[in-house]
Amino acid sequence: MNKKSILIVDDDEDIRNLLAYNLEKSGFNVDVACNGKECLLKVDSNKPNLILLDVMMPEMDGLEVCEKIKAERRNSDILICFLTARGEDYSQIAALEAGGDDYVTKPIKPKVLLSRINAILRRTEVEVITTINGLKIDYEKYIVYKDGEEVLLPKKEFELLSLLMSKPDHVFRRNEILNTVWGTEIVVGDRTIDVHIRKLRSKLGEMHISTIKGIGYKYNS
Amino acid sequence: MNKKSILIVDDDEDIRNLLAYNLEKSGFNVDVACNGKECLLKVDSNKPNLILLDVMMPEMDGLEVCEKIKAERRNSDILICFLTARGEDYSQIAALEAGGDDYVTKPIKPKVLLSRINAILRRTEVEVITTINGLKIDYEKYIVYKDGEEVLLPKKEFELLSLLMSKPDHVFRRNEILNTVWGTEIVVGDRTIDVHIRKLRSKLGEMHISTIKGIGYKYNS
DNA sequence: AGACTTTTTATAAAAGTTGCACAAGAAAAA
DNA sequence: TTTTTCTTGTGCAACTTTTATAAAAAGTCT
Repeated sequence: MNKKSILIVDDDEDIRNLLAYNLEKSGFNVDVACNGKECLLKVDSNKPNLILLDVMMPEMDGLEVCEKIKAERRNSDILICFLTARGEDYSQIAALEAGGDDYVTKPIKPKVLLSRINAILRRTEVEVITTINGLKIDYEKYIVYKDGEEVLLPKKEFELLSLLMSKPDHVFRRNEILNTVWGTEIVVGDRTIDVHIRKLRSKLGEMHISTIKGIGYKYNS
Repeated sequence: MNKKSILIVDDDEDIRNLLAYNLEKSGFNVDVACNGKECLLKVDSNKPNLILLDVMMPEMDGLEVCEKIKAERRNSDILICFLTARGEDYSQIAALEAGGDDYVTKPIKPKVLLSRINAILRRTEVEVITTINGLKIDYEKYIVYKDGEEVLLPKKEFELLSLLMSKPDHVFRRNEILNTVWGTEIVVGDRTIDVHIRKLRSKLGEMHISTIKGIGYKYNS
């Protein structure tokens, strides 16, 4: 597995160096930023797996930075671990509400931090996979396996398949499908569903999805 | 729709908090228990819709807890999703045999867990199946089973049969049928009902639907 | 710009529905 | 019982509706 990247954000140079030294020694790719602004720039240019984010910083505090980062959908999978001084008025709750995944109190013991970081990163390796009727679907990776072979599906197709597979044999009526996959606000023509169904069929085989004429579609278990 | 309730059972406080936080944010009623005993008590006092159950716990492991819960008939509709560490010696099979409905491997990524939970809960949404006089009708799957064999019916035929089966032995007069199946605006000839009745009879056998001459039809229980 | 995705359009194909003419059957009348 | 009358059953064909398909247009993301 390739190295995980960590971005350290703290206005205290000593802390940045301490952390960077330890984390690099442990095999991470490390980058640093000394304030929120720099952090946002670095996130944009080089998305890290994990950000160690000091809460207490001049100008823009860690919570604000965190919110800004998480506001971008493409950053939703970045893990954020707050660094807080014990006794600071930021509670765990506030940190988590801002979208953080964990928090560590200063002063920081490198070994503790390291085990914490490993724990957080492990969380991302989750695998949620269901196999139904020879088709394996990995909700996390957005991949479907047919006879062991990876089939990469575009988003909409994947979501449609997810829905159908979430309740095998259940007939989803076209409305249900539209509301779930497309949402109630977006309006698309009726043929759109058909087209996606056809693509799924051509990629996965005809046997998995049945048409119930006049009603909708279902995934055969 | 009122909130679904989830009981989280894990001996690791971090995990409990992480899950609780995320699930609450997603609109579930969340309760936690840190061991099997507490779990059983909470189930008794306040039945949840779904239990996230750690397999590996001191004293009583998740499988045992699951079995104890499922042993009570009144708990049969509680969904149980196991949390297992990858590599633990508990297989999916063991978990499912103990009565679990799904399992997710740790470490857990909230977003993924959430989509799984939604999928599980969807599976349980009411499924209406009635069996009368050897014919099983599944309103959800739009399928009729005759002697265990699937019979796929077109929409109108299915709706007509649904209507008749909804009140066995009740005589539906032709008007009632027209209004329910075809609606009040649409006008079709008198023979149309006959034709559909005939098709149902030819597909399902003659014995199920009786003609009450001059009045209408009924389904025989 | 280039490579995909997603949606729409237009048309074909399939499946479902209905009407018709007449047959068959049951109830009512003779 | 026999005949008459009225209602329902049938096979077929026309008609509608719904879905499949291909190809093009419109977006998206790099």
